[in-house]
Amino acid sequence: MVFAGQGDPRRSLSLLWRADAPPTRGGPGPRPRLSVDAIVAAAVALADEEGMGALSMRAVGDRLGRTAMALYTYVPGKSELLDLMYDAVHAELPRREPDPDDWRGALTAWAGEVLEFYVRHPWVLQVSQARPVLGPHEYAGLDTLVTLLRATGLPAGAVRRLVGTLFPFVRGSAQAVADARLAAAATGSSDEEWWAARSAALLELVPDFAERFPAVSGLEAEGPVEPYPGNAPEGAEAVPYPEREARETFRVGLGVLLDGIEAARADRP
Amino acid sequence: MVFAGQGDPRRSLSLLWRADAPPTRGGPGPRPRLSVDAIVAAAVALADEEGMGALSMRAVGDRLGRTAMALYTYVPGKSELLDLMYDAVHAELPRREPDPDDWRGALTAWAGEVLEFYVRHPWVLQVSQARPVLGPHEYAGLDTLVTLLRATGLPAGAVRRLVGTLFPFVRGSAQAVADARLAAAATGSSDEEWWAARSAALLELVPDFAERFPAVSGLEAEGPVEPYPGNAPEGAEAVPYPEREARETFRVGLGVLLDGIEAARADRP
DNA sequence: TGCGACTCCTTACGGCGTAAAGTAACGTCC
DNA sequence: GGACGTTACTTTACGCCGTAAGGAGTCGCA
Repeated sequence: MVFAGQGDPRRSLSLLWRADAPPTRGGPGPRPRLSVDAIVAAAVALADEEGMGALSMRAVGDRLGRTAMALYTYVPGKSELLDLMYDAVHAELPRREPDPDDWRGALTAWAGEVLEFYVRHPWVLQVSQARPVLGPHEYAGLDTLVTLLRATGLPAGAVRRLVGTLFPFVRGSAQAVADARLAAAATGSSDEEWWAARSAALLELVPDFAERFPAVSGLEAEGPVEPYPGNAPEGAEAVPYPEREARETFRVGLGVLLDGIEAARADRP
Repeated sequence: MVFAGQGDPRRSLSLLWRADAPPTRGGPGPRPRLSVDAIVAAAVALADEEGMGALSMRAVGDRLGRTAMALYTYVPGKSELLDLMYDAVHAELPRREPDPDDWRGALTAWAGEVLEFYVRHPWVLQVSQARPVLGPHEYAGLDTLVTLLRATGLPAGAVRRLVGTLFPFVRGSAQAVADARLAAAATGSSDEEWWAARSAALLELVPDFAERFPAVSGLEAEGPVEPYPGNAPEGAEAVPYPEREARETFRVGLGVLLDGIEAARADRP
C-alpha cells in the first residue's frame, strides 16, 4: 500500500486546488519547461501502464526527459505527487443527475461506472485511504453520490453512512476484478489455469483439506454458479472466469445493498 | 500497498501449511538458533508496533539479534515472509458455530469480531488481495463465514457472492476505523481537531466550496448524526468522534447488508 | 580426524527518495 | 550592455531497501 496525504497539508491542498500564484509570466530565470500538470500526467500514464511499483521519481523524470530532481521544483515530494495523481484521475468519476423516480437505477449505473473507473486505473486502489486526499475531483465524485442517495429520501445521517458503505464496496469489488485480471495476465494462462495449478499444489500438500474446511469445500463442490435470486445475469461471455465471477459478486452485492436501502426507506417512508 | 503471494507458489504453500520436512533433529551443521515461527512472530510484532512501513528484513533481523541475511536461511524472501505473517495473524479470526434460528445475530457478532481483528493488526489491510495467500488460518476464517451464511438457507451460489461482499465490507470498515485512529494519533489532538485544521485550510483556499459541492455541504450542514432508522445506537462515549463515526458507518452498513440478505431469503424461502 | 552440510556473517550491487551544491538561462536595473 | 539576482535543472551524495555471492565457523557422521 502506498501512502498519500503525508506532506504539509497546506502545501498539498493549495497544489490540489490549484490555489498557487498564477504562472507569473516573465519572472527572472530560465523559462520553466515543465509544469505540475505535465508531471502529474506523466506519472499517471506511467502508473496506468506499468503499475504503482514502477512509479519512481526517476522514472517520471525519464518520461519527461528530465532528471528526478527536476520534479522537485514543481512538487514537494513523491507523496504530494501521489495526491495530485489521485485527484487528477478522479476527474473521470461520473457526474450524474438524481432521478427520484428511479434512484435504484441511478445508483446501479453510478456504481458500474465507478467500478470501470477503478479497473481503468487499478493503482488508485493501492493508494491508502488513511488521511483523505480531499482534492476537488474526489469531492465532485462524492457530491454526485450524495446527490443520488438524497434522492432516496433518507435522512442526512443515513445518507452519510451509506456513502461510507457504498464507496468501499465499489472499491473492494474493483479490487477483486483488477486482481482477477492481474492473475490472468501474470500466468499467461488467461483462464482458470492459475487456480488449477494452485489448487493442485494445495491438494497435494494438504490431502485432508475437505475434512478441515468442510463448508468451503462443500461450496466449491456445489457446481457452477447459481444465479442469485431475483436478479437476471447480464450476458458477457468473452470475459474469463475469475473476472466474470468478480463482476457477478459485485452485481449481487450491490443488489443486496440496494435491497437493504429499500428496506430502510420502507421503515421511514 | 504491499504485495504478497509473489514468490514460487510451491515453496510458499509448503511453508504456509508447514509441509516441510520435520525439524530433522541431529543433522549436520550448527544447531539453528532461529525458526520460521520465531521470525514470523518477530515480524508480526514489528508490524503491529511500528506499522508496515517499518517492516524491513534488517529490522526483523535486528529484533532477533541477527542480520537481515540470516533470515534467508528460513524464508525465501520478504514476499513469502509477508504471506506467513498474513496467515499467522489470521489464526485470530473467530471460529463460530452456526445458529439457524439467529443467523443475523451470528453474522453481526462475526463481523464485529473480524473488525476488531483488523483494527488490532491494521497492517493486514495493506496486504494486497491480488493473488490470495491461501493459508490454513485464512481458510479457517473463511470456513466459519461460509458456515454462518449457509445457515441463512440461501443456495451455494448466493453464499459465494455474499462471502465476496461481506469480507471486503468488513475490511473497508476496518480501514476507516484504523484511519480514524491513525489520524488521531498523528496530530496528538485525538478529536476532530485534525479535521478542523484541514477544513479551515480548505475553506480559506476554496471559498466557494459550498457552491461547488452543494450536496456534500448540505450533508455536513445538517447537524449531528441522526440514527439510522430501525437501529438503536450502542453506547460508546469515550471513543473519539471520527472513530465513532466510522464504527457507526460499519454498524449501519452491516445492517443494510443483512436487510438485503433477508430480502433475498424472502424471495426464495 | 577429517569431510560435508549447515547457519550465519560480511560485503556488495543496484534500486529508492531526496538533501546539498553547482551550472546555466533569463528578467531587471545601473 | 554588463552585472546581478532569481530560477530551472543537473550532478553528486547519503542512507535506506531487498538480496546475490562468498567466507567463517559449527556440528554429525564416516
